[in-house]
Amino acid sequence: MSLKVDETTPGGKDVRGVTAADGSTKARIERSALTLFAEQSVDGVPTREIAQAAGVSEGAIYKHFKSKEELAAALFEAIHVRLFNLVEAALEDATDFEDAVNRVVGAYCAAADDDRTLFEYHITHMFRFGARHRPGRPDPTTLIASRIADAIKAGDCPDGDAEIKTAAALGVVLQPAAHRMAGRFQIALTEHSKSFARAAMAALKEA
Amino acid sequence: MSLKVDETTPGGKDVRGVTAADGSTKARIERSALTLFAEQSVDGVPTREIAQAAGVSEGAIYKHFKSKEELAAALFEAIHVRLFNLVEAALEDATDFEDAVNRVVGAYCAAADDDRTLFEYHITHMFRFGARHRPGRPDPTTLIASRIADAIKAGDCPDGDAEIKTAAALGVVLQPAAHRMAGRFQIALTEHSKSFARAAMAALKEA
DNA sequence: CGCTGGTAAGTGAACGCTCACTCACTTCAC
DNA sequence: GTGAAGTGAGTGAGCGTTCACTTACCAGCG
Repeated sequence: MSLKVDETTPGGKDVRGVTAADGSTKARIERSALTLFAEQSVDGVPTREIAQAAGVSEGAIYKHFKSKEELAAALFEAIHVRLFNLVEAALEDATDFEDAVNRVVGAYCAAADDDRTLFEYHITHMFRFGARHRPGRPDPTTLIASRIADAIKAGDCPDGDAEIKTAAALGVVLQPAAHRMAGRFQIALTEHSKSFARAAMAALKEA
Repeated sequence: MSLKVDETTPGGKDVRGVTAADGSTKARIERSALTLFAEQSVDGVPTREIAQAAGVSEGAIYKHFKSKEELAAALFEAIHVRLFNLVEAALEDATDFEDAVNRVVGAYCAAADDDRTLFEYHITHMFRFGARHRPGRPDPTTLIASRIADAIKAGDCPDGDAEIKTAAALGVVLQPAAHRMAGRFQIALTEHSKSFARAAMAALKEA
């Protein structure tokens, strides 16, 4: 159970417990729920099964979460915020637009490989929890879109709709992740990070 | 909206795509289920609601489908087969590889615009029904992948893993469709078909 | 030390409710 | 008359959630 990136960083945002290495009850509930939710779906997994997998009673879940729905939403929020922070850091470190694309693509690949379960939960439940675009929340996609809009203004990227470009470029990485989850192939995305970045860059120019 | 007065006379409303375009009970059940499933999810919609939306009783559903699951699967199969046929036709008509990419991308855009509800149901439930790749069934993705593999052999496409290239290229179209569904923008995909095709082609070269 | 009271985590049987599905029945076209 | 289509109250299973209870731990006090 690898956890490289996600421990609470000083001054940073708290990605609580989801991939925590400690064996606290809450952490075990979260990890068990995440695994089952990712394999099946939130609706497809009864609380009884989550409790059993975590080695606790059903009641214990409700000591830590108001409801099953809140548990599921908390898990989604964790990966959502994590991606936001990764993208934010990537954009801050980048020297130019091409470097930014490289780093963001790399961040997505790393996230997808680092905790496959969490990332696959993200992909499969995007429509349920991330469906409507909420302007107030930290949103990796919006962050990317605004960077692309800047690049267009600066002349570093051909003219066009930044939102559409964002979607096309993201698809270059996310669809392979989805196909891997579906068992169509089994590679580490990180190994293809460079070529995905080139493909995304090309898509940004053409879309 | 009254329950029983909601009828559509035979030959009236267009329930295009899923079944024949008549106003039969079965067609109305399918269209109502599809709409609700796409808006929410299969698990999120009770049979009662489907029946109510279709203006029939719950029992009527079971005259036409063995179970709710079978109904949901039939709907997914419909869009799945439809895409397969569209891709097949596109590949048959194509003169060369670039033309093939153009036509396939165009087919996806057309399908996404022609029946948004059906296409969005496809996108959101791909993980549930299309998750595991079953070799026997007509599968648009596999069709595309084999065409790309041929292009690589023929030297029309740079060397690389055909499955990965397929995923990256498909992502260029599917992710915008997903972002549109999420309300991030509201364009007709068909209008961007040409630029998506160029972007997909570029992704195929780089991925 | 032992005793007491307070608190929070954890238990699991039980509850109330919703759901997919059934079936005895009616309707109606042929 | 017959059978297919359609009805809708009924049913039992399974669900998320609750709650009276147990256990573990800690602090203060004499």
